[in-house]
Amino acid sequence: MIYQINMKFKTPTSTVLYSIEETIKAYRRLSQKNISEVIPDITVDQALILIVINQNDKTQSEIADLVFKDYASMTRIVNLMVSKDYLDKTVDAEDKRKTKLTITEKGKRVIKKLKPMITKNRETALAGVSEEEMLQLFNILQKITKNCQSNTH
Amino acid sequence: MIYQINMKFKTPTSTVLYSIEETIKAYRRLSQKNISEVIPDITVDQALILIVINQNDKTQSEIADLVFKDYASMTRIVNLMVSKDYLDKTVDAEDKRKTKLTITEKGKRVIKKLKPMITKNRETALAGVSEEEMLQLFNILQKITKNCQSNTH
DNA sequence: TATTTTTGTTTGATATATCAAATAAATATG
DNA sequence: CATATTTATTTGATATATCAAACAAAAATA
Repeated sequence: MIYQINMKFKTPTSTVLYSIEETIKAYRRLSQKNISEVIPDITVDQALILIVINQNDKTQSEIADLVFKDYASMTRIVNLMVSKDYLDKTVDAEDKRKTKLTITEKGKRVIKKLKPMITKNRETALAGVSEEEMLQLFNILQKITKNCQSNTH
Repeated sequence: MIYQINMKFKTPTSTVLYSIEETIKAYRRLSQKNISEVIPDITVDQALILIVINQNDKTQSEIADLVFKDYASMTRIVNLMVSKDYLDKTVDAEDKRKTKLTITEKGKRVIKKLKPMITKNRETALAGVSEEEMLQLFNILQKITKNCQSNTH
């Protein structure tokens, strides 16, 4: 497909935003396939959340913000991960509204297995993309994100 | 957030792929909000599919490929759109396996109302992004997409 | 202190994503 | 021609997305 610059009416499928969707779906498909080879019963989202919790001592909603999850989604994903014995969920003693999330022993073993695969997925996806290109990509994406956010409310 | 180049272990949240997720979610949120103002009972995906069907005389799966939808998802989305009287669904006379999708009169009126809003959403999202940047973005994204696809196969 | 507001999380309802399995029609093959 | 294979779509099961409403605990206010 060719990116069209000079069109009076840009069709949905000729827009960069369409390309962004395409890319993220391709990447998620690759990730899920490779993650399933290592740990069959975990999803891409669960894997990401597991690693982010491991690196950040934060409440459930703070983790949700980090991984761009809705709080309702987060509740459900966390409950699934608790039932699979990847996470422990307890109420915060200081503030009983808050939820403490900790990684179980099983969760820690899973993280060890996952990390190399996640690194590999990134390397696969970004093969041949220079540091300069990544920086360009990052900056343009941030610009678009800010445009959207400042107009969403 | 700052994009980190020189880290031995890149955390999930410091990767461009994370930025891509962030951007697409912000854009979808903006789109849904503005589309709902014009047509309250339509989703971003349904709006996209309506317009793509309008511009392409193709079967259900071909449309699904165009909008990156799984065939199973497509079946369900189309059924919802039929029940809302946006689409008519009939079996192809030549090949009874295939599905013909046509826009209803209501669907056509909805498209007319949607188009300006969709154009506006794109303009909002891409404000201040030069043609050169869009081309860069497009090319980098295509590279990543191909990397992922050739490894998912 | 009693009441109101805010904060963190959950639940319900509906839409979409994904994989596997099922179906029916069309095509290929022996 | 009968059977096997392929193609287009559907269905089932489970995960996630999103909005609105509910809830309980904490904080602010009268």
